[in-house]
Amino acid sequence: MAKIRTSTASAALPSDVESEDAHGTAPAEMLSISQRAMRRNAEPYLDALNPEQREAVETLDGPLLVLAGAGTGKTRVLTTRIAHLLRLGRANPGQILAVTFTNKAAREMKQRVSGLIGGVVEGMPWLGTFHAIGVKILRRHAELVDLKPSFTVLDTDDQIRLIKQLLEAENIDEKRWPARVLAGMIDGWKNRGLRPERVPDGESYGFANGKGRALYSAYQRRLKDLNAVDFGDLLMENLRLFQDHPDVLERYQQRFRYMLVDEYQDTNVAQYLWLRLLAQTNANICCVGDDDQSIYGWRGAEVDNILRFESDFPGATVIRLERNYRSTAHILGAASGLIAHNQGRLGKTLHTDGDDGEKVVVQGCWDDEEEARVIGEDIEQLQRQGHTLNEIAILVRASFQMRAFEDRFITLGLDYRVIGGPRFYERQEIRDAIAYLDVTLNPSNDLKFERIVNVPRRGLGDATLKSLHQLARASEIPLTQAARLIVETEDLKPKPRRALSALLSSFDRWRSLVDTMRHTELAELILDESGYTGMWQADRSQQAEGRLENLKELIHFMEEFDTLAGFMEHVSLVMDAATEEGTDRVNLMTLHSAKGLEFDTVFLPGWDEGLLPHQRSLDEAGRSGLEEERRLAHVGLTRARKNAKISFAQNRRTYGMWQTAVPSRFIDELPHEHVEVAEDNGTASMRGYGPSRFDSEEMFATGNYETPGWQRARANRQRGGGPRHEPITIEGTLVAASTAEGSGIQLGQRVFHQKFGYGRVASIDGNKLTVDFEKAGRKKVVDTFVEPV
DNA sequence: AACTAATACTTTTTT
DNA sequence: AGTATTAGTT
Repeated sequence: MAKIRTSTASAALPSDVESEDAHGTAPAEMLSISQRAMRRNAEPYLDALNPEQREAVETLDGPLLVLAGAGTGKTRVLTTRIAHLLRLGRANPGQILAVTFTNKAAREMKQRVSGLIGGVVEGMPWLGTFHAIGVKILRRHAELVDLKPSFTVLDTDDQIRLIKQLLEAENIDEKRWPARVLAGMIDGWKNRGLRPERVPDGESYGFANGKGRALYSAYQRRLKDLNAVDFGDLLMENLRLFQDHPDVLERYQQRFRYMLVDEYQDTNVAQYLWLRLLAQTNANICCVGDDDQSIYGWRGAEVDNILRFESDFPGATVIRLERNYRSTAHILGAASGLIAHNQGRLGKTLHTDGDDGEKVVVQGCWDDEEEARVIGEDIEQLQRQGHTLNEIAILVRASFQMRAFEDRFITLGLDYRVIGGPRFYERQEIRDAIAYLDVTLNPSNDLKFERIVNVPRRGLGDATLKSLHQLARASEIPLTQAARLIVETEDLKPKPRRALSALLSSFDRWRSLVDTMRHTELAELILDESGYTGMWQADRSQQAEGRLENLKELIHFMEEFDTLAGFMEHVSLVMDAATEEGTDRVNLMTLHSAKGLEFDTVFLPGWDEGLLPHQRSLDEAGRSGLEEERRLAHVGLTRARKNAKISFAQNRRTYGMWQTAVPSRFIDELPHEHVEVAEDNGTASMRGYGPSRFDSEEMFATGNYETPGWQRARANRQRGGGPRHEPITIEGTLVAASTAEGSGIQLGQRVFHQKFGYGRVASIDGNKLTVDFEKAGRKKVVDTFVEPV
């Protein structure tokens, strides 16, 4: 994310997320002055492009595949192409279909297009994610696929709950055949565009001895009963709509005169079929992607889609963008040399006019803790040299690797942020809140109702729910309706009967307010009156506060919408946690979530055999798995602008057992001329002795009180620890020698600890204290490691 | 319904 | 190893 750049050449353009501003050849200089002047008036945005990019923008008719390597300006091409289409009057905004995979990408594209065309054109109704556009089309023609236009979109939780019920009804042992496994299989089938009847026998046998297909059909029937779709259906039902109703398809074919697809290498079969149907007649489809960055094969993405493009779309033009504006020649050389080991690529050679820069550094470490320590030192070094933490990233293969870094950074007092991780929308409290809102609007949403009937506890336990289910199933009515009937009978004991009745009238009351009350106020009211907020307020655990914060943020987020219904429409599809910017922090994330980002310095730890080519990838997908892992490594390297450092650990704990690790084969695949092996000359005394547990002592031992970490620790102490954010998990067992006498610390004393921050002493056992830390929770520590405040 | 004990999990995750 | 869920008990 380029933030600090004063670009003169592209001053008229909005700032790029991928750095694409330094262009070698300006095509404009080859023209006469008058030509240039004329063109400048007509299409000023074209001047910012290199010849290949420009060709990709100006090739408007027929199928076009733009193979855009990392850092070659693909987003710029896409957005400029849209601007160009509009500028030339080839299409109006409503006639352009532009699909992305993420909301972030869609947002960014919208912004950049409106920047290019001066914000004159109001919106692009068909610019969005596959799923968002899928819903939009489906709502308009819901009846044609046996849905009501008000259908709801299930999230994964609902999906699992529904499948659990099905398994129960079929008397299938959920232990042997877990619901999430079936959910995964159904998802996989939908990714491939397979309806139940088309599921291959072999795969159907993969679940509950051949019940796979039948369960899939049953699941689909239940969805229809509930007037609901899952994520996969958004595409599947679109396909059904188009296939069964050619007239509808034709209307969309005519409407979408130009189609653009971002990240084409990530499309799955269903998405491909959808695109192909829409592109059948006019075929002005432009797909942008990079086969070398396909890293979602395990989620159903088909690299084949991009490899087959030319045969799928006869007469296609293919343009390669190989001029990289991001990385130094050494980084590019290393990345290219590595990816060259993959077979079955379309083949691109990235090059740059820029400097050679520094070689890629490779360093071996004793174990993962040393790895974290070394990288921590490197970062402090960079910081001393005036580098910004925001421009430093650590990219790991698997999230468990993050822990060592978090521990180390907390010790050093180094600010960091975790990118990715559990999404806002996936948090329990958010889903609960949404369930309340959803049931208010849509009483027949059984899954959501079930989720919150007894949250907070109202004495409506399993027994009550069971009778409700029985009645609902017998009379084929929604649970809320069954509830209405049952409270009129003597079937329930008085207590649950009253509780249920109260809940129903609450929902009725809230529903009556939907049209009159402001939706944000109503939401607050609902969460309040239902006792939901109160539940968390009464909760004394450390997370409760964060949950309340999240609920506030949810309400805040709602303000962007005009109505509750409008909010609900978007909530399941477009809600991601805001990445807090502004503060200077090291970025920590998985390689997967790093795609599309870039940083000056990138650390790539954990290049161990079995971790970077991940064992499971190898086991499950053989050579293609290996190649995907190699692409992952390639994505990692190409995130770096100036510096990349690869490291591996010789010892790593897997599931609690120490294991010797072997350096990744990818390390030896890097071309020698671009690599430098790190000298083993770190902080002298500590090298080679394995992990040190005594970080504070280590600082004394090295005699260096002036490291940035030490200074920060001091500063932190003064301003009270500094704010910490949610995803940090602080873990650690301090193994310390016992000292004889106590240090005058008393029960309830407020104390400060280097690693855990502030807390209050809960119990004392000799020199061992149990402390309830404000951020880190309850820990056992030795008294010499804390000081009274 | 709330506690403890046992047991099962542990790759990546755009919507 | 460590956590997170679940089963079994009070």
